[in-house]
Amino acid sequence: MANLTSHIHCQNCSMAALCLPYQLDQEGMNRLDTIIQRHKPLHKRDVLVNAGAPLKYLYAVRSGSLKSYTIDDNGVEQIIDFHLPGDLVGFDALAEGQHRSYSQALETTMLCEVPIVSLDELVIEMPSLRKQMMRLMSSEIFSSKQLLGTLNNRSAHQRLAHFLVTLSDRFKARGLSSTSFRLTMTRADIGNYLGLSVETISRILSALQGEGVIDVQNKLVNIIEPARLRELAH
Amino acid sequence: MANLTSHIHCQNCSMAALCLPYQLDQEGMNRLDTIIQRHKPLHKRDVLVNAGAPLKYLYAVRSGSLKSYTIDDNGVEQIIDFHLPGDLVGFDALAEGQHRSYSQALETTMLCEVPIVSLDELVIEMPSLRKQMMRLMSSEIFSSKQLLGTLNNRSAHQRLAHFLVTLSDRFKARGLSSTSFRLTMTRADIGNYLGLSVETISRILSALQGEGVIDVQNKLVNIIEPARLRELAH
DNA sequence: CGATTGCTTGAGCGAGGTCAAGGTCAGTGG
DNA sequence: CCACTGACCTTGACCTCGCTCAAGCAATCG
Repeated sequence: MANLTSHIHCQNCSMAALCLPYQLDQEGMNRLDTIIQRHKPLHKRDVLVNAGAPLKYLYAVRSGSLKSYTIDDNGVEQIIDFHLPGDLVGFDALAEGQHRSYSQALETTMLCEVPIVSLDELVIEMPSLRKQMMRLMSSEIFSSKQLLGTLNNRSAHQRLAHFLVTLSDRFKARGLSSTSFRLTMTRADIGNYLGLSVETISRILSALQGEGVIDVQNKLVNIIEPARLRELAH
Repeated sequence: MANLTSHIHCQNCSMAALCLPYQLDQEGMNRLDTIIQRHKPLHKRDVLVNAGAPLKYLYAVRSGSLKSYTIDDNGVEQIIDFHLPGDLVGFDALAEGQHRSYSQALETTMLCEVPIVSLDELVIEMPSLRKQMMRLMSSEIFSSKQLLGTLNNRSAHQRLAHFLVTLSDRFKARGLSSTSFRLTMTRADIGNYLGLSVETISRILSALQGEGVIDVQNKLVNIIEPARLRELAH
C-alpha cells in the first residue's frame, strides 16, 4: 500500500478539481485513492514514458511539469504538449494500448500513478469517474483542435501572446498566480511547440517587454498588462 | 423505430470497422442498432450542429463529408476538422454537454444519429463499446496533437502534401481509392485548415501537377506518384 | 571555475501573404 | 437549352514576416 502519508490522498490534493476526482463523493475518492500509487519523483530531463512502451499507468501531475513530444521520421523532436499539475499524461495511449509520445520532466516533478487495469474496473462501477474521464478527453480533443486552428492562421506575435495567455489561464485554474510565473521550458521548447525559431521567441519576448506588456527575467515572466496581452493574442 | 430498412443496420454498414460497432459481437451490434436513428440527409451547406447547442446526439457519417469549424473573436471561421464516412461528430461536446464547434455538410451527406443518453446507458453494460469510444477519442487526441506539431514546423508544400497523403490514407481505410478522389472542400477551406492562403494552395497544386506527382482537374485529384508525395510531406 | 547549454541581438534573404485581374464552373431562370 | 450570375480558382507582381547564419553574452552544472 503506497498511500501511507496523508499528502498523497486525493482529498487533500489541491489539484483534485482538475483531475480525476472531480465531482466524486467521499466514497468515490476513497476508492480512487486505493488504486492510486505514488511515483518516485522525476528530476529535470528524466523521461517518464517512451513512445511505443505499453500503457500500464495513467499519470497525474502533482507538482512540476513535463513536455510530451514525438520524434518524427527525420529524428526531429516535435513537442505536442506541456503538462502542468492536475494534468493527466497518457490519454493518447488508450487507443493502441501503448504510448505514442515521449514525456520528459522539465523540472523536479511529482506524479500519481494510476494503474490502467484498476482504473478500467473502477470506471465500470463509478459513473461519475467515467464521466470525468470522458470530460477530460473531450476537453483535450477540443483544445488541441482549437489550438491547431489558432496557431495556423496567426502571426508569431499572436502565437506567443496566445501561449502566454493560455499558460496564465492554466496557472489561474490551479490556484496559482496568473500574472507571475516561471517558464519551465526553454525558449527552444516554446519555439518548437509554436512552430517558431528560438530567435523569434527571444525577439518577441524582448519586444513585449519593450512595450511594457510583460516583464521577463530569464525564466520568470511577469504579465504587467494582462488585457493588452490578451488583445495581442487575437 | 427508425430502423426499418436493412441498409441502416450496423451489420451491413461498410464503415462499421471504423465506427462505434468495431469489435462488437452480433448481440452488441443489435443493441447498438436499436438506439441508432437515421438523420435526414443533409444538403451541401446545411449546418448539422451549431456551436453552443446542447449535445443530444453523436453523429456518425454514413456517406458524404462535413467540415467542423469555430468562429473566433474576430468573427473569422476557423476550420478544425473534415469528417469522412465512418467518422464521428461531436466528441468535443462531451466535456461541456454542448457543442463547441459548427459542423456543415460539404456535399449531400447521410448520417446516423446516436442519442447520447441511450449511448451512456449502453456504454455501462457493454465494455467493448466503452473501449471503442475511448479508442476513438484517444486516436482523435493523438492525431490532432500530431497534426499540430506536423503543420507548425513545415513549409506550405509539406503541409499540402501531408494533407493529401492523410486524405489518401483515410480513403484507403474506408475501402475507397487511395489514389483518386474528390476534394469536397474548396481551396479556401483547405487553406483555412492548413493556415495557408487560397493562392498558395492553388499555386502548390499547380506545381505538384507540373512535377507529375499528382493530376488535378478541379475537385478531382489523381495521385500519380504516391511515394513521391509521401516524401514531400516530410 | 571552466564548460556547456541557453539566450539575445544583428544582418540578409526567401517563402508565403496581399493585392489585383482574369478565367472557369455550377446553379438559376428565361 | 442557353445566358447570366456569383462562387470558386488561377496566375502575376510586389512586399513583409520570420528564418537562417553569425557572433557574443548569461546562466547553470559538474
